[in-house]
Amino acid sequence: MARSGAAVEEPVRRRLLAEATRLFAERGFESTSVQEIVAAAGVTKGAMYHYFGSKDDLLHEIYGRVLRMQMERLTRFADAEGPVTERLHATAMDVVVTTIDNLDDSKIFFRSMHQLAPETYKTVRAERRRYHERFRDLVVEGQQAGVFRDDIPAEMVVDYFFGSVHHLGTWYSPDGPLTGQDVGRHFADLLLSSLEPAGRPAR
Amino acid sequence: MARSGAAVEEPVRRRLLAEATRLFAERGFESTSVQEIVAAAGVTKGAMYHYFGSKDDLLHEIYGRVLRMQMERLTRFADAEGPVTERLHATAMDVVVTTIDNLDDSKIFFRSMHQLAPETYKTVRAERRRYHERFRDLVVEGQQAGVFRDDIPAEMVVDYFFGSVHHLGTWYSPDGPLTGQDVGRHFADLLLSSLEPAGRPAR
DNA sequence: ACAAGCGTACCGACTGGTCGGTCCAATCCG
DNA sequence: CGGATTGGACCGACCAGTCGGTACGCTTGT
Repeated sequence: MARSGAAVEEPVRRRLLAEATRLFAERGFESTSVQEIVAAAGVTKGAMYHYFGSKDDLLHEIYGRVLRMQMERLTRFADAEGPVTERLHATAMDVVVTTIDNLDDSKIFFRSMHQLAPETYKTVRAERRRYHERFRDLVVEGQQAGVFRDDIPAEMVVDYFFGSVHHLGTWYSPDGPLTGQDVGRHFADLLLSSLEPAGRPAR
Repeated sequence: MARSGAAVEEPVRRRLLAEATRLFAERGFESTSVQEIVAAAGVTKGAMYHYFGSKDDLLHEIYGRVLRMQMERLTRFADAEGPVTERLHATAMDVVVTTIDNLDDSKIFFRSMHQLAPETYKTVRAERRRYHERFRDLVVEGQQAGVFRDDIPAEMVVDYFFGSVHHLGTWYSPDGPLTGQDVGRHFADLLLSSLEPAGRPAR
């Protein structure tokens, strides 16, 4: 009974992470107290500080989980077979769909990133940077192949697109008429469309 | 002498607003204490609570200033003369340039908006909404005139574009090689390009 | 017996906000 | 004219409450 009881009950650590994610997304990192988190998870502070070194550490783990997942998916889509236009379209769409599926994570990401301790902050930024670079390589590949316009720096196209993605959390609602697939398709279409060469007469 | 002396010295109220803007952008609203703000402005808490009702009120005033300015500029550009493509391009470019000119305001906006008191929050959201609607009308106008693709909801195009604009604060640096005009031109080009009709074959 | 897992009680630092009081320029009164 | 009075701008000490974090003891499985 003891074993099965422990197995049936969700591990405390997991509940803490889940509730913290929910609360951070809802009220922000600084406005959420450790008390609130442990109360929501049905434990006490002793339990939390048993599993996590600090409140900061809790946030850091959330970031790590998100970053690992996104990087894994991006790599899979970017390294697939097919023409670069199709790969970029599929990648962009997946980024949007995944972001919408984990909207709480997204809200935390762009709202609370600067609350991390300087050391942790740099680590997260660096990993985020590698992610953007992998995405940028796709754009560069298309530019060199001549299928994307190259009069706009690929770096800026990436910042342009991910700005839109990061801000999904501020306006998208699962209760609305649009599914994640809808938004993903439209966003990917807009991205691909804006990259078409010779769109406007060169000045 | 009394008059000129008072005129030479920067008004306390203005200094408080300026320093608060700087600090909120740097560390976030919740992580900035009233003590830090008044210390940076060279006054005491008594002075701050003489001019502002609360810390929240201080943030609210910052929002009000930004919203008023942006709305005024948008209206001016959108109501100008000329074809809708040129008006949208000029408007989009101005939004970017203005955002970069006041990058601190932008950082505060999307990071700390949810820290406002519920009442104030709704007011700001409503005003922000009117702003987006005015911008959306431009897109709709172009769609009805047949110069923009209409297979993507105008609403979403606006969210797409302003996502990019709001996120300028996370990556743009005035010390970098790009001027606000550079970024503005590229962003506006990307927007107009993505709106060109018959971009991809309709499925 | 002994560690792992967690609860209880508590600490010190700091927070937003308050309040009595001070300074000084402008106004009023005689 | 000049002394008294007023009132806004601001100071600085001080709340009560909250925060993240810690010390320590009790259970429970092995």
